[in-house]
Amino acid sequence: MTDLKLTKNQTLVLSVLEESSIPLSAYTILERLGEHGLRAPPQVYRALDKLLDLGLAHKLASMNSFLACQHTQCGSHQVTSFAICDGCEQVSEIINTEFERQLNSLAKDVGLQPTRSTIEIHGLCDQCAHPNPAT
Amino acid sequence: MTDLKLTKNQTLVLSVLEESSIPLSAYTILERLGEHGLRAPPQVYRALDKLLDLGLAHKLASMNSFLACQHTQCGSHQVTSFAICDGCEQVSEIINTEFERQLNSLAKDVGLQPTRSTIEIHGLCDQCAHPNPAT
DNA sequence: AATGAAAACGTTATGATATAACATTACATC
DNA sequence: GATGTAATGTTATATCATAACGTTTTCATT
Repeated sequence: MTDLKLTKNQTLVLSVLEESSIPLSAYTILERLGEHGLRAPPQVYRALDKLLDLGLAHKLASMNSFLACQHTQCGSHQVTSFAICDGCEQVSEIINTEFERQLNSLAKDVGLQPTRSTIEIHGLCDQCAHPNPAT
Repeated sequence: MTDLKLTKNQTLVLSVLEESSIPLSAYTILERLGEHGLRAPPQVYRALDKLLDLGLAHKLASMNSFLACQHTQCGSHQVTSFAICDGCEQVSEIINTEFERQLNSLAKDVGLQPTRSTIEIHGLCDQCAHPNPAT
């Protein structure tokens, strides 16, 4: 398995993220873990930091929120893109090597050696763009 | 000119951004405009909101900071990407239609109709990656 | 098992970012 | 000059994140 080395708090935080269908703020995570004894923000942020390092969770900078990695496990360094529906808040995590190649090429064009990227596409998913009137 | 319709506060905020070589936080902008009478965050955030709408400024979500548009004027809707040096904080604003096309294609693949995107590439610029030892 | 270092944890306080809500002023138009 | 709208000013508060410090747990080594 992938999470053999996680600590108690890291496991708790990851569980909450995995059980959610949408990204969560750190404070929402904290609320949900109140019953498990978590009381203060640093407990959540510390766990999140580690999960981000491990590539088990991602931060959406445009929403100040976090979600579990949808892939087996992202290497923390590769380029991950997110497609975010502003209607239902569903997020798709996209890894595409051709896109990554082009992103690196863009960076190189302006003289930048890339280390990490924030790629977040907002819009409406098919469901939210074309709501079904019959249901 | 491009800013004929700006109000006093919008003009002030845009001036501060244009005079800076690096992105600024809203609170830094507020400090710099203290001498011009600005006293509270909403005065800055309101001006920023309008400037973002007009495409005269951009927000860098990964840094919680703002910068003046480097192009004549970005249509507010098109995809703008940013190459950010974590050493010197210089930012290059990139518009590339082929990249935009590919981004839209990625979104479409997962069933998203894109409205706006956050594309922020962090790294080191040539200067910061290869500092000149002679100076 | 004792022990000592490192990691994780708990807790308090505070810093940093952003907006809600409402009062006041500026100013164009009638 | 009355009136309506946009902009502004102001207070308070919501939201997001981390510094700093002391305690407990973990666990390799003795």
